[in-house]
Amino acid sequence: MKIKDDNKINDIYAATLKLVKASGLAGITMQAVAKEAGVATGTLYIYFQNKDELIIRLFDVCVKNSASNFFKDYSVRDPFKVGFRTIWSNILQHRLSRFPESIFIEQCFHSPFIDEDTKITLKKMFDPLLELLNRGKREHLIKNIDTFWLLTFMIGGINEVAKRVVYFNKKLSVELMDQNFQMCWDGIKA
Amino acid sequence: MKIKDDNKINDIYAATLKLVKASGLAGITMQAVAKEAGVATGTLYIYFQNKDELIIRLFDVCVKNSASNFFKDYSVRDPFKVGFRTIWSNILQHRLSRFPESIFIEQCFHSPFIDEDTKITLKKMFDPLLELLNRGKREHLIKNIDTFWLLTFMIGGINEVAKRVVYFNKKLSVELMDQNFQMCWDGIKA
DNA sequence: AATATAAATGAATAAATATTCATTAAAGAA
DNA sequence: TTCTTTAATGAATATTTATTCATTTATATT
Repeated sequence: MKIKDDNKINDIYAATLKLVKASGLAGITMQAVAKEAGVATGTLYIYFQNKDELIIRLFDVCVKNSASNFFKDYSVRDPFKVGFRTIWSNILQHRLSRFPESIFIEQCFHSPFIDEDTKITLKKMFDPLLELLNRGKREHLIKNIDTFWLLTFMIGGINEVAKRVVYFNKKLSVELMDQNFQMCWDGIKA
Repeated sequence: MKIKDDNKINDIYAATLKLVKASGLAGITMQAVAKEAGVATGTLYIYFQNKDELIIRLFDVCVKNSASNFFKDYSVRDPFKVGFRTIWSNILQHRLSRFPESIFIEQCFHSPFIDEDTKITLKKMFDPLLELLNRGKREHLIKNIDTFWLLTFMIGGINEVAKRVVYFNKKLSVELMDQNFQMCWDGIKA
């Protein structure tokens, strides 16, 4: 009996991400995905019910992927600034090394594919970071601003750096990482 | 002789932006745009050669629109911080009041519609701000970091605030505006 | 090696979408 | 008012894209 090849699913995901990065969710066709993944179009329908399911399941994979990377090497017992820097670096590294996934998530956000419930799931991903920021406020280390906006400020900077590194082909040296972190830290610190 | 109605073009643009905000560039069809704009599908082809031209010309309108708003009430003779705050506010206000345009520009960036030259044009839009930041460095008011990354930091924060105001239905009070500006300023100041 | 089972194929079909065009409506000129 | 010109219409057509399915291929089991 021939068995489904789990690797094939990854090939399909990779092909989809590559195409979305190149020409957006709007430009994706099942034929193009199949060709890029090196399979027949019919094969896509063995692994996925239809185009929607492909997009939605890939979205799910990308989100779970992010979640597992963001809090790597982070412990709630770290001193505040250490934990904060760890998470800041993790998110930036993740956005850079998996840029197409980030773009895909962003594009899905404004597409007919993702529903409101899924958006809430995405938001929950940042809960441990919100917790850390709350702690930073309790310890009077950072500004007394609604945690939601502290998070917004932090994430905004990171996202834009990642985008511009990729779009404008910039190299991000250790020094530049430090400078960027410094700006973020000076922005939130009390 | 019947004459073309310039207002009709604006109706078509408005319809397109509304649909892109609702379901992304991927979800747009000419029929949907026509219906939303209250015209027949054939009418779209009187004003635009085809779908591509509609998207590209709308993109152009949005970009020009941004450019004219960003530097409103700004003079190079303003003291640095005054000028900086003016532009910061203008960009945020513009992103908020014309959110669909911002989303449209962002989505176009990752689509088959926009070419590299156009992306460069978009980047040029920020030149006066880059100039101002350079001046801030010369006056030792802000950090001595590559101007490109100072700009990135500033824009990232603004964009994320605008997105989250809209996505999560937040109200941005004057106090919150001030707090957000303070974070940005503390981040870049020397 | 023969058989059975499910994956894989890709041309064929269905469905969605872009575009055209014969016709009608409007508005300025004669 | 009539004529002329162009906008506007929307059903018809062309094109693109999603999906199906009869057939082939691969592999585990006997």
